[in-house]
Amino acid sequence: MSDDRDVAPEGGVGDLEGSVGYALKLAATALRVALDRDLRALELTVSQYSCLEVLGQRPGLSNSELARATFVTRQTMNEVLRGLQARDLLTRPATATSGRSRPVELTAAGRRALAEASAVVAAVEQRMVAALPAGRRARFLEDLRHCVQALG
Amino acid sequence: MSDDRDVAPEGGVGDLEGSVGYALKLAATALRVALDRDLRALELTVSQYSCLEVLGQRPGLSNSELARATFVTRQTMNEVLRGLQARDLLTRPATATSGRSRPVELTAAGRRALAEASAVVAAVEQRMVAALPAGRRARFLEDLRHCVQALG
DNA sequence: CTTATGTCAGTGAAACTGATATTG
DNA sequence: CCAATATCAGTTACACTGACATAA
Repeated sequence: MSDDRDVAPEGGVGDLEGSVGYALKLAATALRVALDRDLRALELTVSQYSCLEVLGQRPGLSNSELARATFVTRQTMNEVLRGLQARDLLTRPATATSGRSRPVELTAAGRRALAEASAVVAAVEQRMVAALPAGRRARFLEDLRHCVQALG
Repeated sequence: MSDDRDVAPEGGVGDLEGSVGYALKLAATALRVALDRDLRALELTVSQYSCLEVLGQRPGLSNSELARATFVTRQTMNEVLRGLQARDLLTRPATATSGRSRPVELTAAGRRALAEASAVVAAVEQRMVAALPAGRRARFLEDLRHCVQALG
């Protein structure tokens, strides 16, 4: 695809090919597509997997707590929880013992789904990380965090 | 009320913290949010900016060619073009000289918008890249490309 | 007949804001 | 009254697939 001239306009990014931001977007998109495809076999979206993963590590979190843990609004998390609860992958007590907050727990089916999904996601991550030159993984991770800090 | 997204709780989220995939997602999200916010001042979405940028470098591409250049479907690009054309940021001849393909060109207003947007995007990118330890930018870029290759 | 293109229509996943109700 | 929580409703930005017409 393409060669051709590129007459950069004035003063801007100019060179998409050399842009770190552009490369970052492409990498994240590739990751998202790979996860979407492989998780689809389990009928899970990436958001649903994320929710299950956090819940597996921190059972009993409420909707709002899960939202904070994954940096989304509680409205967004509520939607994810509804989907998972409808499939009996998690449970919430019908009524809160105090306030309105209700602790979310994985069901047995939820734990099975999480185990399968975790394996799928780990495989994708492994495929990605294996492509990095030896010994550069840790620095790559560090650089990604620097980016988040600088932007956030 | 739009409170929301209080301060994140403590750490201890297990191996999510050490995941390259998770860090990649966070970084890309942070970048997207920053671009969204800064481009909004110009009433441009990220997709619209991408289209303008490619068009600035390769004027005269058709809808389908632009789609291929930015890795989206021609349907998706068509939508972006409609938005930009409605604001007179680009023009297309009413009829094709051959086939159905029509070359897209920036208008004067389109070039002005691109120049402003390019500066905004470059500033965000600069902010991000400046956070990387000296001399590591090139390797970071290379690693991102390795990830894309491994996944795509 | 085949292929590329443009375009209309619908859908999906993921996020958001606004508003309302409940409860400590 | 105030703050946190849950949830209903609407919206946005972005991407997709399907279908159809057109033109080389």
